[in-house]
Amino acid sequence: MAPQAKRRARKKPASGRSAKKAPKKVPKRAAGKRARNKEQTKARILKAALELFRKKGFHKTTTKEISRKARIAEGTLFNYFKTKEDLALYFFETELQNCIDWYHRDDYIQSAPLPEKLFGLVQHYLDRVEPYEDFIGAVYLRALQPRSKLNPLSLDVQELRLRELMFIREILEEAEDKEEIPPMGEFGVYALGLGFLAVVTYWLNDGSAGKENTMALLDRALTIGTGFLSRGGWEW
Amino acid sequence: MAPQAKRRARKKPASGRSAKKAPKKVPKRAAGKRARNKEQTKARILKAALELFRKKGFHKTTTKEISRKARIAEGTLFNYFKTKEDLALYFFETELQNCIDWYHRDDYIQSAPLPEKLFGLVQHYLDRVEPYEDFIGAVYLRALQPRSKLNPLSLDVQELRLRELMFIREILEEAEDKEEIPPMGEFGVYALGLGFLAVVTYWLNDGSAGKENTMALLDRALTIGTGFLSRGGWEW
DNA sequence: GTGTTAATATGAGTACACTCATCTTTTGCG
DNA sequence: CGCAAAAGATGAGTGTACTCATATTAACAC
Repeated sequence: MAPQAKRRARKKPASGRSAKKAPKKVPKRAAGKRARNKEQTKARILKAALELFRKKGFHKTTTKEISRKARIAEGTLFNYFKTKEDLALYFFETELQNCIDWYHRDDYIQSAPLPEKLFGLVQHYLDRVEPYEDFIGAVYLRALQPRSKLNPLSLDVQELRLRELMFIREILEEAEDKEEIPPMGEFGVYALGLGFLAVVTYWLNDGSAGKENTMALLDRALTIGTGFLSRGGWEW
Repeated sequence: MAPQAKRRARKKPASGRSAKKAPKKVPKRAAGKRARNKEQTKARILKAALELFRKKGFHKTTTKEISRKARIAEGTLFNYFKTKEDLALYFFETELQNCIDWYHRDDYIQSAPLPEKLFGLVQHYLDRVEPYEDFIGAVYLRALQPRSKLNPLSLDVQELRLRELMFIREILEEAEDKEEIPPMGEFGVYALGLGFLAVVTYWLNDGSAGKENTMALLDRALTIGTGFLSRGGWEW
């Protein structure tokens, strides 16, 4: 059924790569030219992708365009990112890490009561992620479905989701230690993660100015939720 | 940029369609041969698709295969379903409707208290939807993301979601009338719909025998939830 | 420098969802 | 019946994410 793959004769690029940089004749320079190039290329890809995603949206942007803009061959893109989706996911990976770092650096937020803490975190996250609003739905929500196919290459939705859950667990454990909430174990992590996702989906569909509806909902949900827990709703 | 579409000369199918059925020479038979054929074709497509999806999964099944198995041309499939995704969605559409009908036909469940009612409904739904477990994640969860592109052809995730929400609203209004819960308005519909989605995602990832973990979670969540509402947790 | 090897880049090729100009069948009308 | 128009079916063609055999280059040994 599948026709045998034919291989074409390599044409010969001649003046192949139009310009790597410049014919810099400094052959044995500083260690790790490879690593440097790689970094630069990855950065170029991300820059190109972000610009195009912002301008035309995720689906309307082709990998060909990204490659062209990043000045690499089409195939090279897939040496850096397994799929187009993974490329998009990279931004959320970055922003989540930023969010975690922000939390760890800010003493005030760390010592705030749980509702304020969560409100602050979500607000910070949504602020940072807002530029990607157009394509967040296309990739991020897949975290919900199980993915049986193993992922030989780095990044993956599941991995991102896992990192997020570990951070949530950290937050919850702190609150449990301070006896703000009863111990809820893994269920608490799952529930809070899902609640967070609910906020994001609401935010995505929120057409109100400045997404104020989302913030109101969040405030309301946190008030209800913590009130519920402190009144012992958990131990039924 | 876009190259002009070139049209090839039609070859001529000669003994074109191998066999429509048999050369039945009953030209002016019962009214609506068109309609009958259409129905049959649609049924054949659905049958073929379901078998293939079950055997090989959603992503590994090609539209070409489905067409071949349904004995239609590739293009014809898209006269019946806008996208491959919509084709898969059709099964959920059917099952949701079945679930709604089941509810309306069963007097016992209609008069049961809210938690039992919800438990029964979810159980019924999951039972019916279980054959599609493999590909439910691939299509159903998209209901969460906003879809700006209008849908000129029938079925769509949003439409399915809407139907679901209207049913939820019906359930909630009944409970409000019976004063089982305080009036929650649109927020209640949204929250319950999200809760339902949470159960489905949990169910998808549930590896326990007979998905018993999901049923336990559901029971627990319903107990907590209704207890919360009846204790007046809602009016904060 | 030259030679060797491992890492990386390349782009023609592939697979597959989906389109559309054209062909075929049904329907309705006389 | 015969004919015209509408509905529907058809499959070559298209766009695009992704693959993979081959080419190029960095790194290291001498």
